[in-house]
Parts: sequence; structure tokens; C-alpha cells
Amino acid sequence: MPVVISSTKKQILNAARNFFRERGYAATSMREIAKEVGVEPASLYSHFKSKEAILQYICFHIADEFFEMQEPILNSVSNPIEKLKRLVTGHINVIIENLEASSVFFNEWCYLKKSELKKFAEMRERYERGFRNVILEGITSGDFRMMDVSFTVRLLFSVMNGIHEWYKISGKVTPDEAGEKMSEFILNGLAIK
Amino acid sequence: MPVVISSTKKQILNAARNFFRERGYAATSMREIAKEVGVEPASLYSHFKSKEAILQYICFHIADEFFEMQEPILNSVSNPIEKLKRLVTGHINVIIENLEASSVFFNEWCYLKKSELKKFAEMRERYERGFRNVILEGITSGDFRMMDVSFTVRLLFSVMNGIHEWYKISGKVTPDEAGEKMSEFILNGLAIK
DNA sequence: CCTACCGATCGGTAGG
DNA sequence: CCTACCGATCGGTAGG
Repeated sequence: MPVVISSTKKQILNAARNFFRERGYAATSMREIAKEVGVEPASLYSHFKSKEAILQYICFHIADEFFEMQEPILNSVSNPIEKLKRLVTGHINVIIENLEASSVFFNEWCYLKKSELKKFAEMRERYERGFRNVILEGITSGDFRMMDVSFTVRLLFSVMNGIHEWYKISGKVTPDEAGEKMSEFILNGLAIK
Repeated sequence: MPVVISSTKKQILNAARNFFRERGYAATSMREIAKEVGVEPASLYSHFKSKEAILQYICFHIADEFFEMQEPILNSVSNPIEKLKRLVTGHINVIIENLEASSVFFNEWCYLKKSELKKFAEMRERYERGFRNVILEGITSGDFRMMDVSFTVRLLFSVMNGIHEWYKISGKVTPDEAGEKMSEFILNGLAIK
């Protein structure tokens, strides 16, 4: 059942995503967002009850996208290597298709209020567990080296998430090529064996 | 020639580094910094001419540390693999020994004023070039696979820089062990060959 | 969705 | 390094 969302609300979210990414949450004022949308500052409050509520919407909405991508892959039957490749490609595709929201998700989540911060941490833990399990499967199956799984998953997320800072939609590398190259980096590294 | 720096100035920098990392530059007020140091807000301005000047000091000071680490390694005669290992370990050691400053360097540089932003970008470009050249050397020598060097260097920096977000001084992984594990990840990846 | 407005807080300065 | 203070801007509300 699709959630109906007014055109003005969409515009507010769009403006907020851009400003929050560009200048940061704390440095963005409700007045700037209102001006961009073309309404008076007070009018924003008939769509969101606070500035932080806008941030909430952005962060949890993009989180849904990550889970919707992850679940079918985790439940598929492919081997660990194939599974990891698909997760990596899926993850960076979500980022690339939502560059502004992803940047806010990665960099501005800390401005969520306490109760939401807790939900946020639990969600991230659940998502990361999916990746950890695939790596464990791969070690068990003999496809992956023995390694410190927690440490490695953090490296994995660093590589994948970093892409939001430098990927250019207009560049010559398509999202799928980026997934290919990144998977090669993650699976085989730089050195010739 | 060591630059003499007053005890109060040091305290201001320390408080600023902590607050800028914890809440972000924009969300930190001069009043909070002053309170932490134990002086009146107005007194900060006899040490720094503006809030942004504090940010400048933090960003460019830690940048010096990165260059001081990099230069001798680039000029050493070790082979590309050894060189890259030492650069990786050196880079993350600078981060780990300066977690607050590094976080500010990576996340808050965008609040520098325009003229400083330009210097900052040039500096970063020069530093990254050092890494790119080592990878090029490695491809030429046959130690590294053929690859998209620009793309790979971005992945490399993502892996290395990400550590400032999750490394715990109190954890069981020492800085040198972290360098070892990270180099293994970068050079050989997850898969068994 | 607007007008009108609130109290709080901001970075920074004058002058000592 | 302090007292005293500035104009600007902030998130948000009342009431229509």
C-alpha cells in the first residue's frame, strides 16, 4: 500500500536532503528550506512537527531501501562469494540512486533525538549482521580466508559507504561497473597472487 | 624550531577538537568551548580571531602530521608492496594517535572559509598523489594487478579513513595489528586464491 | 498556508 | 582575561 505524500512535503524533503548533505543538519535553517520550497517558514510545521522530524524521515526512509535490497539476497541460495558480490553491488546501488539521502544517513544521523538514535543503532546492527553472517558462511565453506570477522566487516562498510563522498553520476563509471570493481577489490585485493 | 603555544591555547584546541568531533563544528558554540576551558567567551578571541580560525588550526595541523609520515616512506627504496604496507600503517597510526583531530579533518573541513578550502583541496590532492604513484609503480613492476588507479585509490582512502569512526583505543586490536590486518585486506582481499 | 511574533542563543566587538 | 553588550538569526508557536 503506497503512502500518499503531498507535493509540498516532497519538495520539503528534497530541499532538506540537499541542504543537509551540502551544509550539514546543524548549519541548515528551516528558513532556508522554506525559501527553497517557496513557502513561509511557519508553513513547514504543518508538514513536519520539527526540524528533527525531517531528519528522521530521511534517515529511516533510506534505511528501508537498504533492507529491501538486502533481504532477498540473504534468502537466496547462491554461494558466499556470489552472495557477497550481490550485497556489495546492491548496497552501493542504493547509495548511488540516493546520494543525498545516503549522505544524510551516514553523516547526520547523530542529530536524531535520543529515542530515535536507539532505533537507528539497532537497525544498523541488524543490517551489519547480515553481512557478518555471509562472511562467516564463506569462511566455513572454505571460500574466504580465516579472518577477524568484526574487523573485516568494518573495513567492508568503510569501502562501500565511502562511495557517497566521491561518486559522480556524470562520471564514466556506471553503478554496475563500480560494483564490479569494488567486488574485485574486496575479494582479491591489489596484489597479484 | 618548536612553535611555543600557551597552555590556554592548548586547552581551547583540545576542547574544540572534542566538541567538533562529538557534535560537529556548526553545532558547537564558542560559549561551550569557553565554559570547558574555564574562561569567559570573549576571552577566546585573544587566542583565535574567529571560530573558523580554530577549525583551520586543527585541520592544517593534523595535515602536517600526515605529510611528515608520508614523505620519508615515499623516498625510501622499498618495493611497492612494502611501500604500500608502510603507508597504510603510517596513515592509520596518525589517525589513531589523533582520533579527534582526524575526525574533524575528515568531517568538518567543509566549514573552512573559501580561501582555506582551496589550500585544503590542493594539499589533499598532493597527499593522494603519493598513494597513486605507489600503485602505479606496483602495476609497472608487476606486483599489482592492472586496475583503474583513481578508482582504487578512492577505495583505499575509504578503507583507511573509515577507521576513525569505529576504532577504540581501549579495544583489543593495537594500532600495529590494525595496520597488519588492513594491509592484508587491501593486498589480498577476502577470497582464498 | 500566512502574519506576527516569542525567548533563546549565536559569533563577535569595545574598552579596559 | 573580564564586563557589558551588539545585531542577527535561530526553532518554533498562536491564531486565523
